[in-house]
Amino acid sequence: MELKYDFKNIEPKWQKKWAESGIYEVDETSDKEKYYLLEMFPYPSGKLHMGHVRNYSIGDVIARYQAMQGFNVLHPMGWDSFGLPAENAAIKNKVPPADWTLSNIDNMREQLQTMGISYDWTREVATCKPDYYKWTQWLFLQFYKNGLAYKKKAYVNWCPSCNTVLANEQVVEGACERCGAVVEKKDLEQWFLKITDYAQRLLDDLELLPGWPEKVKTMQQNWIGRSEGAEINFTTESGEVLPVFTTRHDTVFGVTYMVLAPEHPMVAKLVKGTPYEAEVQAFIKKVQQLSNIDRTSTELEKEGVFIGAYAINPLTEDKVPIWITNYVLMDYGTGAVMGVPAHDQRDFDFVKKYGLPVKEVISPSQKSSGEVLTAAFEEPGYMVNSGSFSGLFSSPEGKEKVAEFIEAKGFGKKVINYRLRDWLISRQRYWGAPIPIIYCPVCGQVPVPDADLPVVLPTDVEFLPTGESPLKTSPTFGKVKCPVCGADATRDMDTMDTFMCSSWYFLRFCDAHNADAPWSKEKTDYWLGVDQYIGGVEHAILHLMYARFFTKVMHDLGLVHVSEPFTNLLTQGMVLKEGRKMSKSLGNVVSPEEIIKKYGADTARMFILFAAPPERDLEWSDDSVEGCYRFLNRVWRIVNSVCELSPKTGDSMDAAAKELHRITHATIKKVGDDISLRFNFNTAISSIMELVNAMYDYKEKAGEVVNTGVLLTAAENLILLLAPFAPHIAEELWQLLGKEGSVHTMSWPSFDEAALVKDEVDIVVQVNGKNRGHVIVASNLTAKDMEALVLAHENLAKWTGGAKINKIFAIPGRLVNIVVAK
RNA sequence: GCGGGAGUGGCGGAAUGGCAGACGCACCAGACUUAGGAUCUGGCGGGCAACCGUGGGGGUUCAAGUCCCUUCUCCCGCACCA
Repeated sequence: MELKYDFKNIEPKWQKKWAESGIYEVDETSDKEKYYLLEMFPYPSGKLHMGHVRNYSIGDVIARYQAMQGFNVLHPMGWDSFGLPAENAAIKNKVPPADWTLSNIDNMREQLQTMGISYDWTREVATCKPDYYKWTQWLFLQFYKNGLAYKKKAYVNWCPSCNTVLANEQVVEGACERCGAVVEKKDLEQWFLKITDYAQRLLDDLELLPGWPEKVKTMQQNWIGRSEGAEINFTTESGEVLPVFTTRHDTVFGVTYMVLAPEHPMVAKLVKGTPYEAEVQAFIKKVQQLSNIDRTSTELEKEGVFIGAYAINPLTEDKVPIWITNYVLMDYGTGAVMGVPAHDQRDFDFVKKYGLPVKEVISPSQKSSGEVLTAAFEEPGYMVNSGSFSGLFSSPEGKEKVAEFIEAKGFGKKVINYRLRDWLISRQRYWGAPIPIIYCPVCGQVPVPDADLPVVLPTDVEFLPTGESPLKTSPTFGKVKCPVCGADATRDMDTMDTFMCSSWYFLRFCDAHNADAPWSKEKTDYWLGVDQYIGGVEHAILHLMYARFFTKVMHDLGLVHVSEPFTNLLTQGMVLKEGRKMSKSLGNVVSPEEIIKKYGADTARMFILFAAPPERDLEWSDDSVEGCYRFLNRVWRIVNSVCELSPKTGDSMDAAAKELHRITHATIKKVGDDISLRFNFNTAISSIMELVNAMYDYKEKAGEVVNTGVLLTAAENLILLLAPFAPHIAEELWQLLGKEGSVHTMSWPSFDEAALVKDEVDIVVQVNGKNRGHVIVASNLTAKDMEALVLAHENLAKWTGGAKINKIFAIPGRLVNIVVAK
């Protein structure tokens, strides 16, 4: 008999059985050690794409492998379900965002279930449901009550297409990360979370994460952008203080002008009523008309105007002109910069254009050459023309001395500046968690009392593309009594950035249905941290930094015991077709649904794991999918043919049987190592393929005298090794072999060291590093024995051509290299 | 410009300093077949060969895809950050 590999029946059958028996459901009472495996939860767009398939296939291999290793594996799934697409769909199709989202979730859950992933579905969460966002609001209030959430008016990034403000992290090259529209600046009053309070810890604690890719840690480092320097207080003639931030305080004696950002509040003050006012305002207007992209482009020609005022350098008491330029940014440092053309190329270019003086204060030699500089000298060197500091080496000694001097004289202070800004979380949109703040004419800002949470999204709203939050169209939502004094009050009409929701979902999974708290400490104590987190590298900064920030705040509030959420991080590469990211506009999208329909989930999973190591980009190949399908068919046939054999006693262990036995054990070792040490699923699958090839070979060769015991053992281990990759076929074949229980509750097989040893090995003979021949020797031969054997070999003269042997190297089990005179 | 990663057959990709190209795809030949886009067997870097081959050039070593120096190309992230 040769029954067909009928994945269409097998896969749904086992999915149903697993769900009924609840084999993937876990709790905290197990005496096994815990293992928390998490894949980044998806936005429910409605359709699974190949990136999801890859993410969840990788996760499932690890989850199933760790379970077979004896861990109590938490492997949950949920939905990052607030966000703009739902609202845009509402505007377009007049469907309420909730309906659209919930039906998408149902669709995607169904698709996900056809993949046969070992999720504990009892823990499913959706961030858009009141029982979840109640706690997002509650957490916001914890930030608020601890001084970590505040409202301020600021120039913020505004996306004119999404009609909302954006966090700095959501602006990519001056454009909206989501829709690509050019971001504008708007002066608005918005809520911020004080992530800058945690800048140093977010930076330092990267060292606690050896299990994270260097690349991600570097990206976060760059984003935090720590730089050590000094703030030096220049003063205007009228006595106003103008602090500048610099990392080159060793060059403070070389300041020949000062620059302010056009938006700097002092600018208007200084030019008011002066003859410069009109020209300055015209320049400011010109700069502000530039888009963010142009504004921050390095291509932009440096321009500026003198504003008619002067600043006094506290160290030299020199009076230097104050300019405004298009290359100084208001939101970094103090928005004011000292101009040192001799030692900063930008400043140098600027003064060349406007004819300002250059003063050399750092020189490669002890004395200033006196020559005219043709470019800025930016390296460290000896301080010259620098008063009592002249002669010192600029860095670190000179810097340190200048800083001490400045602090002693009260001219300024050492400071550490970060590029990281506070996190703007207000969004002028409907489909998010409402910000639980009430504005009372008497009491001012009042947090919504815990008992009144959640602040539920109203449904009596209109979705019009007006640019106003739809919440404002609700006749009921905004009207509220002040919880303190009872006066008529209004609600905050904004919702929270959806990254707030995804910053704590991994905590909720530990205790998904807790109605009294976001989670119980006992449960997070048991499950945290996440032992392995898996997702796309596109979240390297945004989500991963926010989640780290949240965890640290929760830690400081005593709500969780860990200070880092994700112990190990695996960032998977993209799925490409024809070398490019799959996208609708390129028309190169391969639908997981169709692949699963045509070949089954096991084939889809095998292909996506086999085609490339997880961190690398993966090129989709229909042919290669076919190859994986063929492989599973081969597995199906060989196990079917083997299970018909009945084990006999007294089978002889001949060389062929011994070899299959050895390969079986070598494969157990290799697959285990590849999964656990390296995440090299592609090579793990290769070696499983080799085992299958070896089984066919053996059956072919052995014919009638087949050793059924060895063959059955090979088949049994084959299924165990295949189980994390192709769980349905493994389960079916496990049953076919007559085994009790689910293969997914079995222990990972162990290998016998002794079985790995070959009796004889084929070693290569090299002469001066070039291959000359082969010898079959006993595998336990020492280097010395090997040398002797080769030197006495009948082919020796043929190999060496009779040349004089100078030296000989032998590597046991591998090769012998004879070094001869040339 | 700064930071990170990668360059290996026709393709995806393998190789603790020790036989480069495992495994798979594609391709070629054969077998079985009424037929095969099923399955099985064999072949498959280049060259007639000696030999030559891991982006290029140097080096270390008995031995280099792997280590060191240098250079080129591509991808990703950040980018007037003072």
